Amino acid sequence: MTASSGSSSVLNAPAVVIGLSAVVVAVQGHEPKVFIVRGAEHALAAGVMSPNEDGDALPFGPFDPLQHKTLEEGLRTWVRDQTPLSPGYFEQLYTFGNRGRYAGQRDETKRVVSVGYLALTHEKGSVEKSERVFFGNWYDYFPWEDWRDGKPRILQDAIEPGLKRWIAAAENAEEKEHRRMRAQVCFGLTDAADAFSTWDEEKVLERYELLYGANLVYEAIRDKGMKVDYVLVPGRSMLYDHRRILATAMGRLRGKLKYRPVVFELMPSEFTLLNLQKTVEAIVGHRLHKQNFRRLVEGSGMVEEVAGKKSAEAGGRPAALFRFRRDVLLERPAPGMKLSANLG
Amino acid sequence: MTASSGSSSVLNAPAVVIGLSAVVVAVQGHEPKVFIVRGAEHALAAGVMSPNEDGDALPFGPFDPLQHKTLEEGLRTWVRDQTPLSPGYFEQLYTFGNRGRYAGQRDETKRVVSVGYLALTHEKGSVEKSERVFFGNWYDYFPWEDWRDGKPRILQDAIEPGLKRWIAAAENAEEKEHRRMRAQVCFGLTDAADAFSTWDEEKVLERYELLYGANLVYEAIRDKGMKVDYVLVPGRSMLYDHRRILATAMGRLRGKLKYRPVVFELMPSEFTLLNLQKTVEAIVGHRLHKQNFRRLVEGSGMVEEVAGKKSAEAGGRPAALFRFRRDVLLERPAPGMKLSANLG
DNA sequence: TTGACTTATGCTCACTCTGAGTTTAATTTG
DNA sequence: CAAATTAAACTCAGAGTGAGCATAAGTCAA
Repeated sequence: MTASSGSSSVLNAPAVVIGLSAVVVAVQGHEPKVFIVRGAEHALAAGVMSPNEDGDALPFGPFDPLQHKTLEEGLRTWVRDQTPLSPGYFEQLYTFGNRGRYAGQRDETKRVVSVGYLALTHEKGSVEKSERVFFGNWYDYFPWEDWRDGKPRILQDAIEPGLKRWIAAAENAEEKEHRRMRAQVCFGLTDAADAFSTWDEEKVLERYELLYGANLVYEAIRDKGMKVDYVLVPGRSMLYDHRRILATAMGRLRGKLKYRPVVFELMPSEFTLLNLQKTVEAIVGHRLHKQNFRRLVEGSGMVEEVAGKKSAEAGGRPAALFRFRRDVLLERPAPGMKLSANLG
Repeated sequence: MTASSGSSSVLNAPAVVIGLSAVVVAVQGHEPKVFIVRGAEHALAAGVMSPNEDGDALPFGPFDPLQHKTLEEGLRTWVRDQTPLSPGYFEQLYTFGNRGRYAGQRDETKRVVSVGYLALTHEKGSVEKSERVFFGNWYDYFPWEDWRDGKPRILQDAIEPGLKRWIAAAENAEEKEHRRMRAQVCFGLTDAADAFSTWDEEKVLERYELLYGANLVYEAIRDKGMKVDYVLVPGRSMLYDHRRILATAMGRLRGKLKYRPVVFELMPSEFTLLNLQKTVEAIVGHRLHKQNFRRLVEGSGMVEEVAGKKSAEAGGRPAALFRFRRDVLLERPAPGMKLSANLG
């Protein structure tokens, strides 16, 4: 322990700008959607982007300590300004402060630290047709995360070869072993067969960061000023570090679903159990066993049946309608839904 | 949705200072400890505290965007400077930006946003005797969180009456109901009997925030500039928002323990199963069933037995020594330990 | 040396939870 | 009406969990 460095005090410390970004999630038509703000106009207004840049971004804006009493209050302001939504659920995700990962920034002397938030809504937003703001499918940005129709092709076709190239390119044996291990943990990539052994659906961020580190996603090329002749993995990129924040949100939501009743924030007030199941499947990215899901949900006391029936859905026996019992929060310490994979 | 407010751009936004604080946890003698830096000297060096203030603080310092490539790098620097430890595990907890909760700050124009980190170590630190820096028992700051010897007296004696006063003092029926509900969710406080029904050991932060909101902890009185003739709940206070950060750390660690093998960061390389159990108990704050704990740990594949035996512990049959199998991280997606309460 | 005491470790047992179905019911569509 | 489709009730075996008993292997004091 050295003496406390009296030299750099809080007050002398170079100031920092805090960027607040929101991953606003909704599930529409059994697909997980995230609210996207596209185009230079928005980013220029915020004064962050150079005029010729363009791309997808999350709703975001700077934290203004004079206006905003808390970070969340600031974030809510930006969401209100930039979306037609008023999400009922907000949760802070993570604070990123990496140098060089906020590309497009004009003034490099002011470092931008970004605080990511997750917001959930069941609103449509009625902005389907706009080019500038819309709900985008989050699997457009992370195609390898959607296992609902089995293992995504992109894994064999692009990711696995890309990672193997990256592993082979390690400078020494130690580094090579380290890369191999990371690829195994994140993507279940094994040496032996060309099979993926395990897949932890919550490791969305870890996987993205690995691809970033291996220069397999556009942002890595962009941030490091490399040429774009690299072979990239398919999947839309985003401005700044927004895809990383989206990855964080996906992982967090997938995890939280299992021990807190957050899915209901994504549901209308009344819903069928199949609806609920499809919503959960959209989020976690794999299919579930229908009968067991039903048993789990009904047995958890999280929902109650409502008298009427529903048929509009599709051909078949009409399903009962359910609603979320808000008072479970009082009864049980940690209501949620334990899920188990049922791939294929 | 209004038009993007072009008026406030990222670059025009008032700058903010980021404070990095570390909750460095160790378990010593079956007690959970947190590294404390006490005294004005330290805080004055950082330029945050007025000269006549004093108290317990976490190791902390400002984030310097010129020196530090990432937030975590900055934090590690401060931990290295202010403690004799080098923790093997770091995890970001939360970013707090509330106005008025960073008391002692001289210059109110520069808002301090604090990013809290959790760090785990098994080092003693050999600073036992110092008055200025030491490991403090975290239950000194949160006496109501230690249920290892049954329900803490402080709940009946101070907290329950305090909360009831707070509920009764609500201005209208709606607010009263809201307060009642929060007290029930956080402390299991029920209307009917004077019994606590449920206790979610992970809700450490929620409980602290409730006590803060009810003006039952010193920091609330301090931050709001109130008189100290309030009846406060026992428990040491901390400088700035550090007790809140500690609460966040406790809750997070208690949760993480159950699904990630983080306990082992707190253990020496070789340990007995009882040692491991006592460490877990210290963290989660309640006792566990010995035989079942052993079955769980041995069956999880997280540990392997080492040849030698150990006896120094106490009178009784010597226990086998175990060590953590680092490679479980490769085999299983989410190794951890599911725990169940066994109070009394 | 023995008996009391202490801690470790092995094992049982009932009960719940979970994964994976089968069967029957209630509709729509061709 | 038959075929297709979705809902919903029920079964069953195996794994996991909570609780406790029994035995093993030491220490300590008389």
